[in-house]
Amino acid sequence: MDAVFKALADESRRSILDHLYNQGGLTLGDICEPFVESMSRQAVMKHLKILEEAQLITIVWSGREKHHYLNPVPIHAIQDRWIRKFEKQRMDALSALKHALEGTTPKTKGKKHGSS
Amino acid sequence: MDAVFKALADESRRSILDHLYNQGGLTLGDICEPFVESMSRQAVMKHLKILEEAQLITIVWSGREKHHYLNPVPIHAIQDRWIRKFEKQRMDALSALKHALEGTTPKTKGKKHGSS
DNA sequence: TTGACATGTAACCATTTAGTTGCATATACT
DNA sequence: AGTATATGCAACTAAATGGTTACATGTCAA
Repeated sequence: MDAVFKALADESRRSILDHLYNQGGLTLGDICEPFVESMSRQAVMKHLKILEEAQLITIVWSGREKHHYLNPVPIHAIQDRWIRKFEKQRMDALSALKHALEGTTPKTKGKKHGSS
Repeated sequence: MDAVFKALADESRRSILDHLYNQGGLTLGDICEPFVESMSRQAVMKHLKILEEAQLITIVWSGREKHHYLNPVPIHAIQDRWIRKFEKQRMDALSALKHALEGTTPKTKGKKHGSS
Protein backbone atom coordinates (compact mmCIF):
# COMPACT_ATOMS: atom_id res chain seq x y z
CA MET A 1 0.00 0.00 0.00
CA ASP A 2 2.71 2.43 1.00
CA ALA A 3 4.69 1.38 -2.07
CA VAL A 4 1.73 2.27 -4.28
CA PHE A 5 1.31 5.75 -2.77
CA LYS A 6 5.06 6.33 -3.07
CA ALA A 7 5.05 5.16 -6.67
CA LEU A 8 2.17 7.48 -7.53
CA ALA A 9 3.90 10.45 -5.90
CA ASP A 10 6.07 11.05 -8.96
CA GLU A 11 4.69 12.86 -12.00
CA SER A 12 6.93 10.93 -14.44
CA ARG A 13 5.64 7.64 -13.09
CA ARG A 14 2.01 8.76 -13.29
CA SER A 15 2.72 9.80 -16.86
CA ILE A 16 4.14 6.34 -17.64
CA LEU A 17 0.99 4.77 -16.23
CA ASP A 18 -1.05 7.07 -18.48
CA HIS A 19 0.88 5.86 -21.50
CA LEU A 20 0.35 2.24 -20.53
CA TYR A 21 -3.31 3.03 -20.04
CA ASN A 22 -3.51 4.35 -23.59
CA GLN A 23 -1.63 1.39 -24.96
CA GLY A 24 -0.72 -1.84 -23.23
CA GLY A 25 2.30 -3.98 -24.02
CA LEU A 26 4.77 -1.17 -24.67
CA THR A 27 8.44 -2.09 -24.54
CA LEU A 28 11.01 -0.16 -22.52
CA GLY A 29 12.07 1.58 -25.72
CA ASP A 30 8.49 2.57 -26.49
CA ILE A 31 8.01 3.96 -23.02
CA CYS A 32 11.23 5.96 -23.29
CA GLU A 33 10.20 7.70 -26.52
CA PRO A 34 8.02 10.46 -25.00
CA PHE A 35 10.79 11.21 -22.50
CA VAL A 36 13.82 11.21 -24.84
CA GLU A 37 14.28 14.93 -24.38
CA SER A 38 13.80 14.91 -20.64
CA MET A 39 15.14 11.65 -19.24
CA SER A 40 17.60 8.86 -19.99
CA ARG A 41 16.57 5.26 -20.62
CA GLN A 42 18.14 4.29 -17.31
CA ALA A 43 16.06 6.84 -15.44
CA VAL A 44 12.91 5.43 -17.02
CA MET A 45 14.05 1.92 -16.03
CA LYS A 46 14.29 3.02 -12.42
CA HIS A 47 10.77 4.37 -12.54
CA LEU A 48 9.53 1.15 -14.10
CA LYS A 49 11.22 -0.85 -11.37
CA ILE A 50 9.42 1.18 -8.71
CA LEU A 51 6.10 0.77 -10.53
CA GLU A 52 6.72 -2.95 -10.85
CA GLU A 53 7.57 -3.31 -7.16
CA ALA A 54 4.32 -1.56 -6.34
CA GLN A 55 2.67 -4.06 -8.70
CA LEU A 56 1.23 -1.22 -10.73
CA ILE A 57 2.68 -2.75 -13.87
CA THR A 58 3.30 -6.31 -15.00
CA ILE A 59 6.16 -7.43 -17.21
CA VAL A 60 5.88 -9.93 -20.04
CA TRP A 61 9.12 -10.96 -21.74
CA SER A 62 9.13 -11.86 -25.39
CA GLY A 63 12.66 -12.62 -26.56
CA ARG A 64 14.81 -9.62 -25.82
CA GLU A 65 11.79 -7.35 -25.56
CA LYS A 66 10.18 -6.46 -22.28
CA HIS A 67 6.52 -5.63 -22.57
CA HIS A 68 4.76 -3.62 -19.90
CA TYR A 69 1.14 -3.82 -18.90
CA LEU A 70 -0.80 -1.65 -16.53
CA ASN A 71 -2.13 -3.53 -13.53
CA PRO A 72 -5.10 -1.54 -12.23
CA VAL A 73 -5.56 -3.71 -9.13
CA PRO A 74 -3.47 -1.63 -6.68
CA ILE A 75 -5.17 1.56 -7.85
CA HIS A 76 -8.49 -0.11 -7.25
CA ALA A 77 -7.31 -1.21 -3.82
CA ILE A 78 -6.44 2.36 -2.89
CA GLN A 79 -9.78 3.55 -4.15
CA ASP A 80 -11.50 0.82 -2.19
CA ARG A 81 -9.59 0.69 1.07
CA TRP A 82 -8.59 4.31 1.42
CA ILE A 83 -10.39 6.87 -0.69
CA ARG A 84 -13.86 5.37 -0.23
CA LYS A 85 -13.64 5.97 3.48
CA PHE A 86 -12.98 9.67 3.07
CA GLU A 87 -15.46 9.90 0.24
CA LYS A 88 -18.17 8.43 2.43
CA GLN A 89 -17.79 11.08 5.07
CA ARG A 90 -17.16 13.91 2.66
CA MET A 91 -20.27 15.87 3.52
CA ASP A 92 -19.77 15.27 7.23
CA ALA A 93 -16.26 16.62 7.17
CA LEU A 94 -17.18 19.62 5.08
CA SER A 95 -20.04 20.56 7.34
CA ALA A 96 -17.85 20.16 10.43
CA LEU A 97 -15.36 22.52 8.83
CA LYS A 98 -18.10 24.98 7.96
CA HIS A 99 -19.32 25.05 11.55
CA ALA A 100 -15.77 25.61 12.70
CA LEU A 101 -15.30 28.52 10.32
CA GLU A 102 -18.54 29.99 11.64
CA GLY A 103 -17.21 29.60 15.16
CA THR A 104 -20.13 27.37 16.11
CA THR A 105 -18.21 24.37 17.40
CA PRO A 106 -14.41 24.27 17.75
CA LYS A 107 -14.43 20.47 17.85
CA THR A 108 -16.60 17.74 16.40
CA LYS A 109 -18.01 16.40 19.63
CA GLY A 110 -19.37 12.93 20.29
CA LYS A 111 -18.97 11.79 16.73
CA LYS A 112 -15.92 9.59 16.75
CA HIS A 113 -16.07 7.15 13.89
CA GLY A 114 -14.08 4.34 15.48
CA SER A 115 -11.45 2.37 13.60
CA SER A 116 -13.17 -1.03 13.44
CA MET B 1 -2.59 17.69 -7.83
CA ASP B 2 1.06 16.71 -7.60
CA ALA B 3 1.19 18.27 -4.13
CA VAL B 4 -1.68 16.02 -3.04
CA PHE B 5 -0.03 12.83 -4.32
CA LYS B 6 3.24 13.88 -2.68
CA ALA B 7 1.48 14.62 0.60
CA LEU B 8 -0.25 11.24 0.57
CA ALA B 9 3.03 9.43 -0.11
CA ASP B 10 4.01 9.54 3.56
CA GLU B 11 2.56 7.09 6.06
CA SER B 12 2.74 9.56 8.97
CA ARG B 13 0.75 12.09 6.99
CA ARG B 14 -1.86 9.52 5.98
CA SER B 15 -2.08 8.59 9.63
CA ILE B 16 -2.63 12.23 10.59
CA LEU B 17 -5.45 12.43 8.05
CA ASP B 18 -6.95 9.30 9.60
CA HIS B 19 -6.93 10.95 13.00
CA LEU B 20 -8.56 14.08 11.62
CA TYR B 21 -11.12 11.86 9.94
CA ASN B 22 -11.96 10.28 13.28
CA GLN B 23 -12.14 13.64 14.99
CA GLY B 24 -12.13 17.07 13.44
CA GLY B 25 -10.80 20.21 15.09
CA LEU B 26 -7.76 18.67 16.79
CA THR B 27 -5.06 21.06 17.89
CA LEU B 28 -1.40 20.60 17.06
CA GLY B 29 -0.88 19.22 20.54
CA ASP B 30 -3.73 16.73 20.10
CA ILE B 31 -2.31 15.56 16.79
CA CYS B 32 1.14 15.11 18.33
CA GLU B 33 -0.12 12.84 21.12
CA PRO B 34 -0.24 9.54 19.16
CA PHE B 35 3.24 10.24 17.82
CA VAL B 36 4.84 11.37 21.05
CA GLU B 37 7.05 8.27 21.16
CA SER B 38 7.99 8.37 17.51
CA MET B 39 8.22 11.99 16.41
CA SER B 40 8.81 15.47 17.75
CA ARG B 41 6.22 18.21 17.67
CA GLN B 42 8.26 20.07 15.09
CA ALA B 43 8.27 17.04 12.81
CA VAL B 44 4.48 16.84 13.05
CA MET B 45 4.30 20.57 12.27
CA LYS B 46 6.23 19.99 9.07
CA HIS B 47 3.83 17.26 8.03
CA LEU B 48 0.88 19.51 8.79
CA LYS B 49 2.42 22.27 6.70
CA ILE B 50 2.71 19.89 3.73
CA LEU B 51 -0.87 18.70 4.23
CA GLU B 52 -2.05 22.30 4.45
CA GLU B 53 -0.19 23.29 1.28
CA ALA B 54 -1.87 20.39 -0.50
CA GLN B 55 -5.14 21.76 0.93
CA LEU B 56 -5.84 18.41 2.53
CA ILE B 57 -6.39 20.14 5.86
CA THR B 58 -7.79 23.51 6.83
CA ILE B 59 -6.66 25.53 9.82
CA VAL B 60 -8.93 27.42 12.17
CA TRP B 61 -7.30 29.57 14.80
CA SER B 62 -8.93 30.09 18.16
CA GLY B 63 -6.74 32.18 20.42
CA ARG B 64 -3.39 30.45 20.68
CA GLU B 65 -4.86 27.15 19.60
CA LYS B 66 -4.66 25.94 16.04
CA HIS B 67 -7.46 23.60 15.10
CA HIS B 68 -7.15 21.28 12.14
CA TYR B 69 -9.92 20.01 9.90
CA LEU B 70 -9.78 17.44 7.19
CA ASN B 71 -10.63 18.82 3.77
CA PRO B 72 -11.80 15.88 1.68
CA VAL B 73 -12.01 17.91 -1.56
CA PRO B 74 -8.52 17.13 -2.93
CA ILE B 75 -8.99 13.42 -2.21
CA HIS B 76 -12.27 13.58 -4.05
CA ALA B 77 -10.53 15.35 -6.93
CA ILE B 78 -7.96 12.58 -7.22
CA GLN B 79 -10.69 9.99 -7.13
CA ASP B 80 -12.59 11.89 -9.78
CA ARG B 81 -9.90 13.08 -12.16
CA TRP B 82 -7.41 10.27 -11.84
CA ILE B 83 -8.57 7.02 -10.30
CA ARG B 84 -11.95 6.94 -12.05
CA LYS B 85 -10.21 6.77 -15.39
CA PHE B 86 -8.24 3.68 -14.49
CA GLU B 87 -11.20 2.20 -12.69
CA LYS B 88 -13.33 2.56 -15.79
CA GLN B 89 -10.97 0.53 -17.93
CA ARG B 90 -10.07 -1.94 -15.21
CA MET B 91 -11.49 -4.99 -16.93
CA ASP B 92 -10.03 -3.94 -20.29
CA ALA B 93 -6.54 -3.64 -18.88
CA LEU B 94 -6.75 -6.90 -17.02
CA SER B 95 -7.95 -8.80 -20.06
CA ALA B 96 -5.21 -7.27 -22.20
CA LEU B 97 -2.69 -8.48 -19.66
CA LYS B 98 -4.25 -11.92 -19.60
CA HIS B 99 -3.99 -12.22 -23.37
CA ALA B 100 -0.36 -11.14 -23.17
CA LEU B 101 0.41 -13.76 -20.53
CA GLU B 102 -1.21 -16.36 -22.77
CA GLY B 103 1.00 -15.16 -25.62
CA THR B 104 -2.05 -14.28 -27.70
CA THR B 105 -1.25 -10.65 -28.46
CA PRO B 106 2.00 -8.93 -27.45
CA LYS B 107 0.40 -5.50 -27.85
CA THR B 108 -3.09 -4.10 -27.45
CA LYS B 109 -3.74 -3.26 -31.10
CA GLY B 110 -6.13 -0.69 -32.49
CA LYS B 111 -7.53 0.23 -29.11
CA LYS B 112 -5.88 3.55 -28.25
CA HIS B 113 -8.08 5.47 -25.87
CA GLY B 114 -7.05 8.94 -26.95
CA SER B 115 -6.41 11.76 -24.48
CA SER B 116 -9.37 14.05 -25.30
C1' DT C 1 29.90 -15.20 -36.41
C1' DT C 2 29.64 -10.64 -36.16
C1' DG C 3 27.22 -6.50 -35.53
C1' DA C 4 23.23 -4.11 -34.13
C1' DC C 5 19.72 -3.67 -30.90
C1' DA C 6 17.15 -4.13 -26.31
C1' DT C 7 17.79 -4.32 -21.74
C1' DG C 8 20.57 -4.59 -17.26
C1' DT C 9 23.92 -3.15 -13.60
C1' DA C 10 26.98 -0.10 -11.05
C1' DA C 11 28.97 3.94 -9.34
C1' DC C 12 28.33 8.41 -8.67
C1' DC C 13 26.03 13.12 -7.81
C1' DA C 14 22.61 16.87 -6.44
C1' DT C 15 18.44 17.73 -4.34
C1' DT C 16 14.71 16.71 -1.47
C1' DT C 17 12.87 14.72 2.55
C1' DA C 18 12.06 13.59 7.27
C1' DG C 19 13.77 14.16 11.17
C1' DT C 20 16.43 16.56 14.97
C1' DT C 21 17.74 20.47 18.59
C1' DG C 22 17.56 25.09 20.16
C1' DC C 23 15.49 29.32 20.58
C1' DA C 24 11.55 32.79 19.82
C1' DT C 25 6.94 34.46 20.14
C1' DA C 26 2.24 34.84 21.46
C1' DT C 27 -1.66 33.79 24.43
C1' DA C 28 -3.75 32.27 28.73
C1' DC C 29 -3.92 31.83 33.80
C1' DT C 30 -3.12 33.18 38.64
C1' DA D 1 3.47 41.00 36.31
C1' DG D 2 5.15 36.60 35.87
C1' DT D 3 4.82 31.87 34.56
C1' DA D 4 3.12 28.12 31.99
C1' DT D 5 1.34 26.68 27.63
C1' DA D 6 0.75 26.50 22.41
C1' DT D 7 2.77 27.30 18.42
C1' DG D 8 6.54 29.07 15.07
C1' DC D 9 11.09 29.43 12.97
C1' DA D 10 15.97 28.30 11.77
C1' DA D 11 19.97 25.60 11.30
C1' DC D 12 21.63 21.28 10.90
C1' DT D 13 21.92 16.08 9.61
C1' DA D 14 21.15 11.46 7.58
C1' DA D 15 18.94 9.03 4.32
C1' DA D 16 16.08 8.62 0.31
C1' DT D 17 15.15 10.15 -4.37
C1' DG D 18 15.75 11.16 -9.17
C1' DG D 19 18.91 11.68 -12.20
C1' DT D 20 23.44 10.93 -14.72
C1' DT D 21 27.46 8.27 -17.28
C1' DA D 22 29.93 4.16 -18.35
C1' DC D 23 30.09 -0.47 -19.10
C1' DA D 24 27.93 -5.40 -19.45
C1' DT D 25 24.87 -8.89 -21.09
C1' DG D 26 21.72 -11.20 -23.97
C1' DT D 27 19.14 -11.85 -28.34
C1' DC D 28 18.10 -11.27 -33.17
C1' DA D 29 19.43 -11.19 -38.03
C1' DA D 30 22.57 -10.87 -42.09
